[in-house]
Amino acid sequence: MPELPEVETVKETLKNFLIGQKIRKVIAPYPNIIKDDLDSFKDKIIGQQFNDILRYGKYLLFQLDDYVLVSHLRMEGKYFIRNSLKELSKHEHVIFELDNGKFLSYHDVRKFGTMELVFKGTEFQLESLSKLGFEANDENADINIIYEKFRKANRPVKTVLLDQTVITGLGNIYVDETLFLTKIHPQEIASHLSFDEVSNLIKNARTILNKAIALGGTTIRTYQSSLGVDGRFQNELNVHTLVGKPCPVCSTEIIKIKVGGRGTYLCPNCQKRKEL
DNA sequence: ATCTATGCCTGGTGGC
DNA sequence: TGCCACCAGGCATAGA
Repeated sequence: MPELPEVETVKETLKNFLIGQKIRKVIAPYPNIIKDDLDSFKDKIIGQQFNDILRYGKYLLFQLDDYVLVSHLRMEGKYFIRNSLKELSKHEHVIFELDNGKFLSYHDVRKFGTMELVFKGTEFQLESLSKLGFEANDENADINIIYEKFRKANRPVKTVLLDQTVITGLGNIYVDETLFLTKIHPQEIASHLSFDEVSNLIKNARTILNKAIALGGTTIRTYQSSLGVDGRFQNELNVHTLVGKPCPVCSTEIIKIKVGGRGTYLCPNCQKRKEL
């Protein structure tokens, strides 16, 4: 599933193909991906040019002339560039025809992804974007503000790390890896953590995310960042998906549990809950 | 105000 | 082999 490093990779890859291109036409075999009314979406976006692509958390922000296209890939969303419309897959739901005759195609097996077109400058008024916390890899993030949110949360630390209003960009994979590196049990109650522990969590998250970005993201399950390019961070995973394998630190078998309804991998020896 | 449960979706898997 | 229940999960929303 695309998290911050994967979305960053998609952004950088797409920039090479899209900047300077205008949208000639929109084809939407499954228009429910688009939140707006399809006809007005088309009216507004046709003729607009891709000027830049930004990322905020796991959101892609396609900068057009008068609008911003806000896109979230959710679980399995991918963008492809195609040269023709031959042999469209049944999972390609929104296709933009470009000036150069090529196509930007949005592919999403689960149809969870979303697209929304808003006037330039109003994108941060969207409910979804306005509530996001600091970027999970932002070295200038105010740790005091983040710690304050942990201190008030009577929820498992994993749930808080996944809460995009606390910090944004982490998903299930990188949260498991961050907790492992910090030697904290995912079910530990967030408010029980010290300032230093929260500080270490944020520092480790940043380290992991930046390494993952450098390696082009993580490819697990069916996820590829875009254009069929695989990331390489999956080779760096310590616990996520590795149930039954030895912990790279102490060789204890990695276990899988559920936290907040999410599959969670950890080393039961390295990541112990605090004594009460 | 906080937190949890549910719905959105489909492909893959395991049981029979 | 085929059928079916079940699981994966980010986020919005409803409900406790």
